[in-house]
Amino acid sequence: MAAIETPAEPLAIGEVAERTGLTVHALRFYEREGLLVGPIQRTAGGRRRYTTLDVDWLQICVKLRESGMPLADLKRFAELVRHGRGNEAERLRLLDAHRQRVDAQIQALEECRSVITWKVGVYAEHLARGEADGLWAPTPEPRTQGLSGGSASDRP
Amino acid sequence: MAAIETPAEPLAIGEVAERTGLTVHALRFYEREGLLVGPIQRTAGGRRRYTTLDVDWLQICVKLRESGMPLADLKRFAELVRHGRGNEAERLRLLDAHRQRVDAQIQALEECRSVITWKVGVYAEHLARGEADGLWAPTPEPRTQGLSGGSASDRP
DNA sequence: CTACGATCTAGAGCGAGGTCTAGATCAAGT
DNA sequence: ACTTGATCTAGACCTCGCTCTAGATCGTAG
Repeated sequence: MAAIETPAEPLAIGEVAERTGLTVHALRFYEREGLLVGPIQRTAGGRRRYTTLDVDWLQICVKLRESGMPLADLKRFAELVRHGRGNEAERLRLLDAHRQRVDAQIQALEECRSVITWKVGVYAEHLARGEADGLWAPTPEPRTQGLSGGSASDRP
Repeated sequence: MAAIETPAEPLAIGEVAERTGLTVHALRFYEREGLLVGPIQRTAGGRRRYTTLDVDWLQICVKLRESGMPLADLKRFAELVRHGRGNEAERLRLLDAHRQRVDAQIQALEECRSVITWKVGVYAEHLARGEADGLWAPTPEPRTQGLSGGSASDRP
């Protein structure tokens, strides 16, 4: 139990692609863009060898990207981590700001969801009753602007 | 109270931009792309006049876009509505499919959120204790791959 | 040795979703 | 009439985030 340093065995780019869900192209792209923390090791022949720590970081990247963090922020974060000790406060700020954005996003999505659900309900009801007129009619009389002959308040 | 047909007074594009949050450019773009249900009325001079129903539809569009519906789907939906009665089942399907995507998205975001929250917690703790080493250290010894001398399991 | 598949680099290309420009026209205030 | 600001059209342009060549090289199985 002396040193747990060795990250199992290093992985080739294809294997990393499989376990992160990124394409090999994206992996190389991320690297070029400086989104990775450390330089990726290479074999004598020049092939990339990813350690499990590299993969861990990539998995975080995937999560952050999924939740809408722009590559620029991801890059900034990677830079902070790469630079090492002393900037943890900034890392914290970055992550926390992102978390707030995620919260806002969840809120917004939930609102959308309820709007949609309500609308689905409206359609379902009309379908069930076999009558589906008066729902967002295609403005049959452009000149008078009279819409579908119904109250125009709740049709969207 | 005979007919509530008249949608108050028609709005100019700038006013619609204000109340939908879209730019005037985007509004014209949406129109060109066929994302609107009816043709927008024009003044004698050729300026667009939006009815409140147009604005309602645009607000729905905004919600659907916010929740990630691609323009292509929005267009399809607009086409269905424009075409009128008889395709309500398809509209329902479209909306419902989208709602499912939104649900999945919320799920994913919540997962991301918890990952981030946990990570924020880790940083906060380290900051509080004034010691911030061993967190995603910048792989100081590329040759041995020894990382920061800590257990490599929970540092991301 | 020979194949064959996985990787390599540099750089071009792409789709989505707008955004902006140019130059003209409209409408309202003074 | 003149000025000012909002709108008009057509079309070029932009950012983001990959994705895909092309042509060479590596490495392993037969």
